[in-house]
Amino acid sequence: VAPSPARRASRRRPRRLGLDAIVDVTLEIIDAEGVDAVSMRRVAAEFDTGPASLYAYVASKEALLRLALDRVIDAIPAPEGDTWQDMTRDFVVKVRSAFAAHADIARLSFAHIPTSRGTLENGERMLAAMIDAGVPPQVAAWSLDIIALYVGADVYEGYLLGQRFTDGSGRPPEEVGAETFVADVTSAFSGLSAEEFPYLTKYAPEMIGGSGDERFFFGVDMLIAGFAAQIPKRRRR
Amino acid sequence: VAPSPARRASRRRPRRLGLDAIVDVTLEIIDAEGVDAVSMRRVAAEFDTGPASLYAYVASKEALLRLALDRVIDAIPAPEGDTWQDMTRDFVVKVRSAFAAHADIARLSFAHIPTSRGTLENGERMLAAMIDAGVPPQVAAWSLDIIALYVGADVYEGYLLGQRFTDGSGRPPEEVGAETFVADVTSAFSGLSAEEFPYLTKYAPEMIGGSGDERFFFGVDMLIAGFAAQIPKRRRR
DNA sequence: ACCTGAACACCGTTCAAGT
DNA sequence: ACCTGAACACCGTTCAAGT
Repeated sequence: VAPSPARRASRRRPRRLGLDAIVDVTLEIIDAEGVDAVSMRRVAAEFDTGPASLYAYVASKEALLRLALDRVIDAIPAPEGDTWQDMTRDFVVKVRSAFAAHADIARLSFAHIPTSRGTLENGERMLAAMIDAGVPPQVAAWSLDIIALYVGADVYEGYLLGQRFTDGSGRPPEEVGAETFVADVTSAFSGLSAEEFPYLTKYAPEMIGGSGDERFFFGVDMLIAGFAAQIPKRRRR
Repeated sequence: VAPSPARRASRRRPRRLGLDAIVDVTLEIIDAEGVDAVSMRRVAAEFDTGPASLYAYVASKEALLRLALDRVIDAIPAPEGDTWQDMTRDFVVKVRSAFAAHADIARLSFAHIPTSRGTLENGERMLAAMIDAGVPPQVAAWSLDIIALYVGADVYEGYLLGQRFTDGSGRPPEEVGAETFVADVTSAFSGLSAEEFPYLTKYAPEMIGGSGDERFFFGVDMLIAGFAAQIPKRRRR
């Protein structure tokens, strides 16, 4: 017999309560509908219980979301590359795709100081590569911070742009998004007077152009170039 | 006679409904308690009415928050400076303090494409300065994007760190925050083995050191240096 | 057009009571 | 210790009804 359509919870056979399972469910909801779709009631429903049951495992919703983020961050593989520049680019790609695979989870990454083993190992690796290449320690230390901030902000912004321009037609959001975005900004720019805004009107294609990837890697390269310029001249290679 | 302490609304004499007044109240709540403290009910209460009344003026809570952000952005003064580098630094300071004056409003700045007159004028100015100095148009255009992303992320992160480390003792959050942060991260680092994490342990002071301002301007300078390196050699000055 | 009370379908967290 | 139903004090948005 087909299962009753009246069933509301997404999967029957309720799961067994436990911290790992709670984080699993949280991450599933984030992946499917984003961070704002997570509610204690909805997570609890997957275990056929009420929200109060979760408080034996997590102190608050905020703490639960942080656990979900930690799990994503801990799964980021080690950066690789022959130079610190290549390593930075590789790291940035890995962090970015880890975040991007979980909707807007990057929103939770701000002011988050991860202290798990894997993260510390990745940090150690990056720091070593930069310092060994002659990057001053203070520059190297702050660089890691800034890179993390930049990647988080980029992914979060990318998610929002994708969301904003989804039109419910079922077409892939990137496609719809790109079109709508270009149309919007173009019309904003084309309404400008060329006398008052000579540069914005002349360089409208540059303002609008470029995929999210192109813009992202451009920013990464700008930062890397900035860091590299901090290497004392005679050590530079 | 002293006013009854049972009064709940923050100020008596209810205001007159209207879009500007609604945005005023929204911004007041943000300033006092942050974006999450804004609710349609609470805004409406300031007008002695229910939340439904607001929907004659704004389409949704999201739209209302965006209007509040737009007002803040529109009040940013024009960037000044003799070189595009100085102008960028000046602009960045102005944007940063505008955001920082309104709690976590920077959180709303992601994926926000402002199209108000003032913003366009500032954009035109920045673009002109960079292109006139030989920065390739595509670099100049993307730079504005990246700078905006970076400033927004920095202010939002700064707010969160300030919040996290407020202890309710009434002492200024920056002070408490700095102490708690340094204590937290120091203890995380001092627990590490020097064999396994030679760089992180050795350079712990660098990882921890630096005020929010120092870190922020370091990042700005890295970006500016990166942009500058894109100026073709013979045009560079 | 502007304004509203009431209702709908939700929230996070606490707590007394159970095992 | 883990688990729960019920309650508390909230949400954003809609809608029929008023002016």
